[in-house]
Amino acid sequence: MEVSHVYDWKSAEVRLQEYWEKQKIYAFDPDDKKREIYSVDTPPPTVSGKMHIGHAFSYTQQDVIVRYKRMKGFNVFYPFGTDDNGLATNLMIEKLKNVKASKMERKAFVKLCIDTLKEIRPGFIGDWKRIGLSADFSIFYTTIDEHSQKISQESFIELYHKGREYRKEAPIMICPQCQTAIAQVEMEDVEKESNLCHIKVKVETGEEIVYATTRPELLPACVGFSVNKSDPRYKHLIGKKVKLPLTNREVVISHDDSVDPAYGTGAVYFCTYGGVECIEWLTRHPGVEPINIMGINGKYNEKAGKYAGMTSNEARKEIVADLEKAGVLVKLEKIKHAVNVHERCGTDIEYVATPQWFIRYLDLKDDMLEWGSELNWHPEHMKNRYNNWVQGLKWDWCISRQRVFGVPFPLWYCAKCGEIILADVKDLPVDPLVDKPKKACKCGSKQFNPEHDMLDTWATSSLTPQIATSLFKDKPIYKKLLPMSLRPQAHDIISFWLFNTVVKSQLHYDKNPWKDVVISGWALDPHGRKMSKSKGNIVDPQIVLQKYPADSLRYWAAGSKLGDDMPYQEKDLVTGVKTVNKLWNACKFGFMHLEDYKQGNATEAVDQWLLAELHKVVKECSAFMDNYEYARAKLEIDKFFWITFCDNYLEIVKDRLYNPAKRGEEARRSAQYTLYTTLFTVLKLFAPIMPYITEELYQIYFKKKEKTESVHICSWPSFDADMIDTHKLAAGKVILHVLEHARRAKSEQSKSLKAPIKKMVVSAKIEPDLFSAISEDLKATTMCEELLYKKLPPKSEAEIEHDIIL
RNA sequence: GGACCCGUGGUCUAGUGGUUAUGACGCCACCUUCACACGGUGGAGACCGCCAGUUCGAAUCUGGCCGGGUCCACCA
Repeated sequence: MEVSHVYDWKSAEVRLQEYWEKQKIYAFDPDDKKREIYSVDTPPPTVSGKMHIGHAFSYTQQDVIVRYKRMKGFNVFYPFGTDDNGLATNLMIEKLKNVKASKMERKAFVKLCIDTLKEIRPGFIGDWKRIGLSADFSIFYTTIDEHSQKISQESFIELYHKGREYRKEAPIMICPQCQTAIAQVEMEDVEKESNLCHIKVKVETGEEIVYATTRPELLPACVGFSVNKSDPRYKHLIGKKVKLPLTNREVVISHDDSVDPAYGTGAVYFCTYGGVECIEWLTRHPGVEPINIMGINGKYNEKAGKYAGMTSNEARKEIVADLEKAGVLVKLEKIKHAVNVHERCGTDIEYVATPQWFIRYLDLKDDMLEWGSELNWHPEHMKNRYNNWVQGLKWDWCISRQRVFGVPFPLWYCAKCGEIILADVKDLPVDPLVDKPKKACKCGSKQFNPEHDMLDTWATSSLTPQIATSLFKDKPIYKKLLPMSLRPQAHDIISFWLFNTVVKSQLHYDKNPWKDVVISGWALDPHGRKMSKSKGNIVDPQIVLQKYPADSLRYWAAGSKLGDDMPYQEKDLVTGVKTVNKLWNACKFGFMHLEDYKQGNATEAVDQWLLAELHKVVKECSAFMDNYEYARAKLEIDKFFWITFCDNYLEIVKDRLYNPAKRGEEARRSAQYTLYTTLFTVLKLFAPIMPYITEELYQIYFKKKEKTESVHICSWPSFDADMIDTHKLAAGKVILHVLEHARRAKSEQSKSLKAPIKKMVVSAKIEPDLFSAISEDLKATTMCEELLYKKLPPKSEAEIEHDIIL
């Protein structure tokens, strides 16, 4: 058997990856009628740059699980998609191509996006292949492709017909500088200095009170005035009218829980819209109509009176001056507070009311909690995040976005009567900017205004189970794919991707999209801090993989249990490399002695002990893997392989393998059988974690014996409970004890491990027959010339005793 | 402010009522080349964050405190 001296992982990884693709090792078989299906709702990574180490971390964890299931005999449905219909992609294209979506024709920008994505996608996906992800890459989708658009638009139409969708005016965030709608991810908090204006107002009772605000310019849009009913200063004024300065409008003073008597003056005015608190205040005070004084361009309109045409900053100066002139400005108090600004230009964001589409679901809170509890969460505590999110929901789901790139709404408005015209499902996907409705409106008009907005990216990515499985819509197996077996993902998007997927699935099908949920943690920097560009502590997996085998990166990732964040330390990869090499070397040794191997069985007691340990490990690992505890399984395999097998067993059998003349041919055959069985089993146990090295070793030797194309479709080792024989395990304890103390005795005297031992007396509780069955091996391994045994009485406190004379 | 997670040798980590408290890296000493020095053997190194409580017995359960982190909400 020619096995090269060292494992050349760089060439092996490329070669094996090609082999897997060519042989379709990870292919889902849609025509298989026998095997049970294990389906995975693979997270489609966002195409916004390169893969980062956190991806390698969490995708490895899910891949270990999936590989285990495949070996357990499941017909694995493991699709792969990319998420590229969202803002992140939009921004990436703008940066990459140095363009501005807002300054381009929508059609041209969308085309640019789609073309650019096509270019960069293969390289992006290559990173996932590189880490050994065993997805079936032929089951592929992107969240912007026609198939996904169709499903997303179909979902919109269906939920509209179910009465779950409505359109109404709602505040959105805009940047008055860039004159564009912005999303939460584009915002950042900045500590700013500001003036808290104390302004005097007159109550109808004749009393004067003072309220405090940082947004005095919104006075023309003031819709309410609140105090806290527990505040003795103002309690008696609730229900009374107050006259606002300058405009002389009157609003009613009400109680509101959010008003903190200790802040400012304890009296607050609410405007449409000063911020989130004003929006929330409005929802708590039904019947109050907003006064929309700002347009989407960030400028005040005619409702602002003399301040029309100004921005907030301009209006603020004017109003403060006017208030002072009117003698109602009590004081300007300098304060520092956190302000939300647009991260690109640093401008304070504004809230402007525009028509938006919503999915009505606030009425389903109790159901949502129920749906969440029906999922099997791993780890269990991640369910709290879901529950926490549901309990905190305050608004329906706003699914419209004022953007140019994404999945369009499949609808138009009749230019004459305003009727909503939905696209025909059979015509999907449609772009209302380009396409036209096929029929005239009920009112007879043939003039339509398209909906310009895009669907929220989550409205599409919450449909990944449907998007992936409906690729097999024409096959009978389609019905068996939903609900899917597993949703793997990281914990940061439980409240987005996971939650929204559950909601959509329930609204469409009245059932959950999957059975099990596994949540992985994050890769942190070596000091346990989150990686971020601004901290400059990002670890680039491409660089890592030039230096270390993918298996070692996976070995590291598989060492962290689900949900736990893990600091990335380069030394942990070194441990992986060592394990890869140890496997290589142990197999090299094994293959050398297995050249003439024929099927046999274990006749020697030491071999029977090793096999008992092996069965024990298989049993434990299988139980751990079934429970998605791959990290604990890994620990057990590691311990068995390195310590029990390499450090101890291999040292013991060398004598029998090298010296058949002395020990007999049968003793060698027994060792060969044990070696073959154990090595093959160890490779299979390690295969989900380290797919490359295990495959390489399988191809070199085992394939011709086992006849299966790849170790990754070999069946997971089974165990025989009868094999876990307590007598054999007790003998093993004696073996290990003797080896340890013989080695220690030599080490203490600074002697070589090959130094002879004159005499050794061992006492233990195993039967003398059993001891003599292991004594030849023990003598050879410890270089002991005379080995004697005394059986200890069953009641003896000591389990094993020894006396060693060097 | 709400919720959740975590605090174990220098570093990272396993362990969820009874273990001489796991392993890795690092450190010290020794051993060589017949699988592997990316190796082997042995060793030093932990009052298991702090304080109470439950228990015959607590790293492990309960309460409080301190420290770190994450998600959500953030004060006109």
